[in-house]
Amino acid sequence: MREVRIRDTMSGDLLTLDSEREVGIYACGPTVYSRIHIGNARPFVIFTLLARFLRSEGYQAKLAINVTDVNDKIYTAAVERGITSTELAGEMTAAYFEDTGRLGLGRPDSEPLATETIGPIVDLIATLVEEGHAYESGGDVYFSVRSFDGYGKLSHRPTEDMEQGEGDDAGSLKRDPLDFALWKAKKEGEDSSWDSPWGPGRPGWHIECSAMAEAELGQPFTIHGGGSDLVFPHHENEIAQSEAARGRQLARIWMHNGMIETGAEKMSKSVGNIFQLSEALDVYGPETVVAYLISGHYRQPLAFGEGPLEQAAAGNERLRNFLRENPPAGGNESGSGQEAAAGEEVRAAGSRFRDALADDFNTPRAMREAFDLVRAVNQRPEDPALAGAGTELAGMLELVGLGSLAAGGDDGPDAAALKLLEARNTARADKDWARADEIRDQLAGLGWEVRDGADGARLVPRS
RNA sequence: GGCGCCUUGGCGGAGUGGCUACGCAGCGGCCUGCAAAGCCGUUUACACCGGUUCGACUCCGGUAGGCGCCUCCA
Repeated sequence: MREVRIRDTMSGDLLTLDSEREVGIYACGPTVYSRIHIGNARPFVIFTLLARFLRSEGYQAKLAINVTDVNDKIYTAAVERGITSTELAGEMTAAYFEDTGRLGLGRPDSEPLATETIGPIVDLIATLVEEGHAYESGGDVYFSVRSFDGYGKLSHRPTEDMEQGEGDDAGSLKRDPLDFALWKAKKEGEDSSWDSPWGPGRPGWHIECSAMAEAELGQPFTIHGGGSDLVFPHHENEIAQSEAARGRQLARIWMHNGMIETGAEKMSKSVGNIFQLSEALDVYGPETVVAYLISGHYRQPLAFGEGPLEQAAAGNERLRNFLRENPPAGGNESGSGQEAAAGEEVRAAGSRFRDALADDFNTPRAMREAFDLVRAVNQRPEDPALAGAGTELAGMLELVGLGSLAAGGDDGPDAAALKLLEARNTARADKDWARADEIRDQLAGLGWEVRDGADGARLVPRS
């Protein structure tokens, strides 16, 4: 078990995970008012893979990624669509599951919905009211920011500087412009609501995550994550609510991923530069999308565009080519058993790969090890120190969600293709190059690329 | 204005006080009937100006440019 360290947003330090206990990870998922874009996919991929890596190291990881399915934006979007907010949220939640499912990374351990956590939400708000951290006003309930000393400790903002923020309509119901809503009374035109001690209404934006995180992972838990755009106010408010209510820490480590940018701008609906995850998957496929998302360190911004995606695809192709020539031993059949023991260089590469992930989940540095191993084996295929590279590489890639690159081509060549290949071999033996090239073109038309090697020609699916 | 952060070669993107990141693309070569795959080589990389240091892309200060957030109902 490696010592795993994660950069904590609050302290700025690298903090070490406690190997003695369950590592609870809560990542803020999407608000389902539209299909998610590629930027929304980043935290899903990062936290899913982090949990996977931790398990492989022997940690007891539990990952929860919520769905916020009640929110102002959902009401607005539903009206535009002419359907109920419940219908819209249901539809978009299903789309979210489908889109992220296509990434091929499995599901988080739990994926709570806000609308299914109303009980705990109401209880949490009630506790805050009882403790004097919140107050009812005209059917709304607000959190009293000044009642919580630690406010601002995550985003490092002094509360004095926030007082400017007035000018919102609900301000009249607040005692202090800094306060934020925990519960909102049902308004005209809203088509869903829940009963509460303060009358019918719905949760505010931040409280649902406090309630769901506690319900799923207890409090405190280890890692709370999400996009860096959630640091303030969302996560700051979560801390205020949860810690004021329970009198103990919400999460030990705050882990935030950087934004995906197009032309140096954050991808967001208001800017009109969104690229939906489903579109990216349609065009490039899951392996390319995953490879792209891990191509930069999770905390840094990541440039989006055709170039980066195509580069990710090309890199994958190099790995796939290697794995075709050096198939992993594992599996069942054939197995050729020649890869029993991994050579020392191979083991070292695998170790460095995992070290990189353990060091603040540095996926690009990890991939360097994968590519270095590939080159070394291509240089010195017979070196015993490099034995078992295919198996080791497949294991590495599995950790970062690219295990499918090792899956041998779906189906082998069919009879027709094999017959053509044979014909080409004959033509080549006769040095009838024109005929051989003609057949090669025919094979290309069938989706096969011919690669002549020392041990004969081979067919590889065209990419 | 406030808080946080960024600026690396054609592109993406790591990293370190002195040693090739890596990937993609380009160019040259090897291999090959040709091609593909692969291998080798290659194009003055670290925004700018000072400072610290034997030595800075890496530390400190400043300048320029850029990004995120600044309380939901943009």
